[in-house]
Amino acid sequence: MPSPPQVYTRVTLKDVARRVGVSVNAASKVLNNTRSSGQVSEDTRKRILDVAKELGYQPNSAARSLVRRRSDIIAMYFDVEYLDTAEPFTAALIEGAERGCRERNQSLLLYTRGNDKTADDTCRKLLSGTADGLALASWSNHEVIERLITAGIPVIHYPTPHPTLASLIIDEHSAARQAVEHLHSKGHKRILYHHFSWIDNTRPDMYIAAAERFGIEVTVVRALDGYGNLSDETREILSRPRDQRPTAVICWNDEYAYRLLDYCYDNGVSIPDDLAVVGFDGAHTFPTPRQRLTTVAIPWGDLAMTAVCSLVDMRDGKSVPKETLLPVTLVVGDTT
Amino acid sequence: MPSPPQVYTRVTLKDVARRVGVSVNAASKVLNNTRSSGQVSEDTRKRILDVAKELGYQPNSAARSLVRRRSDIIAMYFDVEYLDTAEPFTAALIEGAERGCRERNQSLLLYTRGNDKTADDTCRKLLSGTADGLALASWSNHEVIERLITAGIPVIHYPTPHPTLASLIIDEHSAARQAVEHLHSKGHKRILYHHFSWIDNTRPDMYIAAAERFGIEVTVVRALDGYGNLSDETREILSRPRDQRPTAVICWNDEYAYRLLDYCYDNGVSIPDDLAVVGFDGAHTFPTPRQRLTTVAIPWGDLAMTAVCSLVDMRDGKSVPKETLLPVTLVVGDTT
DNA sequence: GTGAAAGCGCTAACAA
DNA sequence: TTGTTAGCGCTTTCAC
Repeated sequence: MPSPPQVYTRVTLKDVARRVGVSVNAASKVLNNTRSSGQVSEDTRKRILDVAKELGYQPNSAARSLVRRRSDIIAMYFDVEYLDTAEPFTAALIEGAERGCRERNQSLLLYTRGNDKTADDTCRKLLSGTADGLALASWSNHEVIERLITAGIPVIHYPTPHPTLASLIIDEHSAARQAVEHLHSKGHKRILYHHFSWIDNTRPDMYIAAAERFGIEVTVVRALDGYGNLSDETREILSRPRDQRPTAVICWNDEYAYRLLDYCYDNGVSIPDDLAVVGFDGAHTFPTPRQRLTTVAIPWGDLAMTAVCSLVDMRDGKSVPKETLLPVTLVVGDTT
Repeated sequence: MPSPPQVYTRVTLKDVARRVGVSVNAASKVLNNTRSSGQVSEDTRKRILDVAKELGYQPNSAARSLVRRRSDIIAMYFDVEYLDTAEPFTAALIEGAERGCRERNQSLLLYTRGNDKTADDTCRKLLSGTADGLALASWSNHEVIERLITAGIPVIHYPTPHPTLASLIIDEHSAARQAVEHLHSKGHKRILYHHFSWIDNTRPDMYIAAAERFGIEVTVVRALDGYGNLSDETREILSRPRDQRPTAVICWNDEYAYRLLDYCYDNGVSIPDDLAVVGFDGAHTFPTPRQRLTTVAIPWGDLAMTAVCSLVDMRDGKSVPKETLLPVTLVVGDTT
């Protein structure tokens, strides 16, 4: 230990008890409002409460965690090197997790992988019993997860299913259906779906399947990168005569959609007349764009909140569903 | 307690010690790498380490906190009802706090006031010893603060000075100077400063003082609200002939500046030719706007990081400066 | 070099 | 109705 911890005296239960003239556990019972607190006379009960208040007694959380074997802390783990709160996804998760913790009277702890080199390093943080449960965003099947399960720590996994863990899943089929149905209602017959290789490769099929019901034709192109640069193929498709080209584009995320809007603006493509654009995410925007994007809003915040609540339930021995499907909502803006 | 905590066995120090055939504290010494670990023979030392690894031993953080009287947790408190991570200021603070915690090997706890009715409720969360220190965003002089000080908990206050607490302060004078100097270098002679009543009322004077040096005239108008609606007075000022009206506007924050840009766009005011616009904040934007705003970037993230580091130092008995002035940087975009 | 013992502040059996 | 006791898992002092 490099230096001695700062010396400060906090009021302990013993102080309260001594002052009142009762035993420590009488004070404990009263202040915890346990079922056995009825075993204390109304008079001493009141005196204990008064003195505790007067002295500003606050139970020591470490001592309490130690004996109760729970900390009332829920951790949210981000498998990244640093927390990028500018990323709307991340920001929304934090907001929701905090909401859940607040409602369930828990504290929220934030972890990132940081520069841990091994899964071992990561587990170290997570296995110390600091938190009662762990909300874990993951697309891959982490080695870490197995070890946490072994340790019996409640873990919730999202936004994709996990073979054994309780998972929260985005209803992507519904997202596809809603987007396509909306475009159908606007009279579109040909849709271009902009896919991105990082994400779930089953998505294009969802759109194709959803479109089939309406006799809509879906062309799938792949985004070159996450920055909205258009491939030559895409440019060619979009430059075809109107009766041969897709009249609507669905993008794999909002960011890409916004880039596409810029491209269209620069190239004299009028939105939504020449081309309708639909995003995916419902990310918060700043500043407010001139055209509000039509998009499928994913409730990332609610997802995190649900995660926290489920974790608390798991800790408390309640059962939670293996899979929870989170509903998505189409938000109609100015681009369709 | 509504239901018994989930039963799971974690490997304790005792388990390790027994397995190796040494006492608990031999194991403790070795695994903590304390100065007295030299007192353990190299052989047993190695065996302890091996067994600990084999069993997947992780020290129990509650027990450790209890005896070491520190948790290695730093709390960041937001005096709001709920965490609005869509607010760039909030998001940046969280990012920076996480960064600080990661670098100093601490965990980050997030608190909001929530629906606490009294300062008492709030203190309850903060005084339990869960966290070793508290980073506290506050513009007013909280009752809560006094009580935390009394309890000896390290507290850092920002972004305004506090009479007794260590505070982190934004160098607003420098912000004013940089903005004005930049506009001066672009040849502007008359500046309109858009003030907002919620914030520090000394700001207009900073701009006036900064402008004086260059013989620049500053007109101060007040924003009607936080949403960028322009007052009649402002409209009138902006519609004067060019040689009589301000050719540049400095806004009290970025959001307002972006609204102003929209207003100008709608009214055929060309930016930056007809009017130069400067913001204040350097908030992250999504999506990327067509015109990047010239603005004074406030290092909110760094501020939070500094706060965390200072808190750790305070806890460890190191002294920290009473006031730290955080530098700001002018970011030149397309609007000047 | 190693271990025994005390105790951090609290809760929950069990006695009285 | 109240108090006594025994830990929770760990660190640290001190004696061997």
